[in-house]
Amino acid sequence: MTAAPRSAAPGSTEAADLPVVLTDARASTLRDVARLAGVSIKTVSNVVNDYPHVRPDTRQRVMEAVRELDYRPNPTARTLRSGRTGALALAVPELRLPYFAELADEVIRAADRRGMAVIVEQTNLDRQREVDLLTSPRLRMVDGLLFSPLEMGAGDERFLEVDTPLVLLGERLFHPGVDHVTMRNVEGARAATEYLLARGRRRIAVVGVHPGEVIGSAGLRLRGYLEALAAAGVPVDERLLGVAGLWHLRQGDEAMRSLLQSGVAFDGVFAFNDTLALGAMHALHLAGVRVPEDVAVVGFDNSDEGLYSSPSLTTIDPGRGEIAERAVDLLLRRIADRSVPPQRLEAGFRLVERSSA
Amino acid sequence: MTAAPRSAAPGSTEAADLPVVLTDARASTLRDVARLAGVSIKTVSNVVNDYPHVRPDTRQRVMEAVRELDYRPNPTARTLRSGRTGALALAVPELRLPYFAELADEVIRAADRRGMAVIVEQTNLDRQREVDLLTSPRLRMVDGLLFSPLEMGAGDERFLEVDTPLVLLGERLFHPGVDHVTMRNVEGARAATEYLLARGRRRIAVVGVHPGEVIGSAGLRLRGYLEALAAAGVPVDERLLGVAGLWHLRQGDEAMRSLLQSGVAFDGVFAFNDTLALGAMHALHLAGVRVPEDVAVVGFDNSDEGLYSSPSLTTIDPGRGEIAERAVDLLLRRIADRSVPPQRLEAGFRLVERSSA
DNA sequence: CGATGCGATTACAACGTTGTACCCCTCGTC
DNA sequence: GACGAGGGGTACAACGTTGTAATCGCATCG
Repeated sequence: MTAAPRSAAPGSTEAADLPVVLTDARASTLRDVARLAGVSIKTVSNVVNDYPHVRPDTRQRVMEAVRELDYRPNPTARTLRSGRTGALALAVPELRLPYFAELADEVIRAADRRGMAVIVEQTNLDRQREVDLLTSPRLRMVDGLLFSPLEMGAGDERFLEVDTPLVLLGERLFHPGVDHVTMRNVEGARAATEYLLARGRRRIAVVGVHPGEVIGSAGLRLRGYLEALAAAGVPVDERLLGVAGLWHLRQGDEAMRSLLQSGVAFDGVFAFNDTLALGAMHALHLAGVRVPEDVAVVGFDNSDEGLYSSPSLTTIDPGRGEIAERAVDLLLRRIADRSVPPQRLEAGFRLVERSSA
Repeated sequence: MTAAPRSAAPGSTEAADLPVVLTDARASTLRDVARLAGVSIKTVSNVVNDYPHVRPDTRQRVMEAVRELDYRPNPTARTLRSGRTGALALAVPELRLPYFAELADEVIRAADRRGMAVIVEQTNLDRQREVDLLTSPRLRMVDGLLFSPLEMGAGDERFLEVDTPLVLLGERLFHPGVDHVTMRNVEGARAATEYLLARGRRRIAVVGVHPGEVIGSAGLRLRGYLEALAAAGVPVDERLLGVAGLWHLRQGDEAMRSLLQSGVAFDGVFAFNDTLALGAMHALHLAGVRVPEDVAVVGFDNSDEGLYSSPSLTTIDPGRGEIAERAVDLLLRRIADRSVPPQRLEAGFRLVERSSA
């Protein structure tokens, strides 16, 4: 790596010594290959696409030209012809929320296994962005959309009636005409609560309530909780229902602080997701409350963050991998044939026992 | 939502009651608009692209036709003509690693502000996938690549010499001909260590060492640590250097267990990232070691997970937002003009004081 | 031996857009 | 009144690919 003589370019900018030479010769096309191989464009196309009726020696010659020119098909041109882009969009609120990061991780893997790329869109917890996304010109770059709304709600169903193949995720919005993959919120929440009950907890607080919500994860998980209490004959204490609009660490922390300050006694907590649970455990820790001795905590999501928290978090695994896989399959199915009847699928859940309860 | 009479379709599938009618009439094109407005295709194109020399009444008529037919330009066709796709690729190891999730979050925001979509590719901690990605046909769907390699290393530089506009992130790989945005690893690590020293800690363990690595985040952060010790005249104890190949929670936990089992005394820990720090704090917690009383812990990354951990994590903020912003700018600059001299930028860092140290 | 079929290849059009060149018309100028 | 300038509009080609139909030669068949 010899330095260029300084004197050579007195007024030169501070350009790097070894700029990469981009052989900016535009990528080669079927035309170039055809010319080199002495055949028609279409024959090259046929070879490239493994069309069967090509004489072996022709195929040979074409292949050599392809190698020689490092020909790779232009996906944009293919898209224009075929209408298929080979990409999906995944719309989530924010990747910084671990649940959605892990969901995106799984979706990208599943899509990749099927040869599809994934454009990730963030709706930033903004209803208008969610609505706008559904008609965004960006969606034309994509064969279909996996959509996980968080702010749109009942009454917004009409916005889902778009031409883009669409699969819904989550529980904010339902539409009988749209494919949908959900988790078993009620059953999972019930199992979480029953687990606490089985360990002798009777005063079980909840973190993450959205007042008045019936569908939506918050509403459904609350329902599972209430069902479990009812089945066990444990009375509901309204004071134990901790509200948290956003399900971030901060809100878990704040909700738990409120509960502690209110002075209500409780010996268990069911947090509506792991992030809230960790925020709540943080508040408990600061208040000198021991987990699980004084208060047992169960979360929901089985996200990685709970694996090595202190203590590690007992939680409900909602089958995120299965959700991603099924959702991608449903979407590809619909892309292939828009007339198939819409399906609704529920992933299986299981309780993950760790140390917090 | 009334149920369809069961008897109507005896052998019917379980189709939903209200399938959405997709008006599958293909999206309208310039041609359709032109026909309706009674002008040529090109005139419509001119109107849509705000070409100045169009008579007001013509523009008027065209606009009405555009509205009437809900015309939206086909981005694929535009891409084919212009060579620009309006999308970037971001390649990271795994989104489930909080650092990369948050980086992706910021990159997507920055790109969105500039009207660009982002395709996220995961390289899954696999060197071959990293190498392959650089020549993947998928990159043709995209105007440029933000690449954050983790497994490629010294000697792999030649793979970076690709035609796709490229901006490197991170410290695994350097190439004078390629734009690059890094964080101040050495300085940040040094600041973290100095902070512990300033609080009276003298036996400072480290978690996350990659033996033999010189460049790369692990090597650089180790260097910062060593520099701080040297400056303070504190001797280095090899037994305090905790190895961790992957920087996941589990490895932080395991490295800390080893340290504890080895019996070496220490009163401080500098973990090379927040995830390792949390894993390590988990092990300390299980071992009954108090943080920060017995052992003070500092992480690196300022990722959200440390905000509400127990205790909350003191860490180095490496300027992730700035990195994302600058990286997108650099990439767009290079897309616009491939001949600009390559730049290397370093984001600013700062220490975030919380409760773990 | 002509008809038929099929393998191999090709020309052409089309996907939807935009750059280029060109035409027509009006207006102002000499 | 001829001319140039330029506004307003159009036709055509091209981006790179693939489906369709057509062509050609050769082998098989009745």
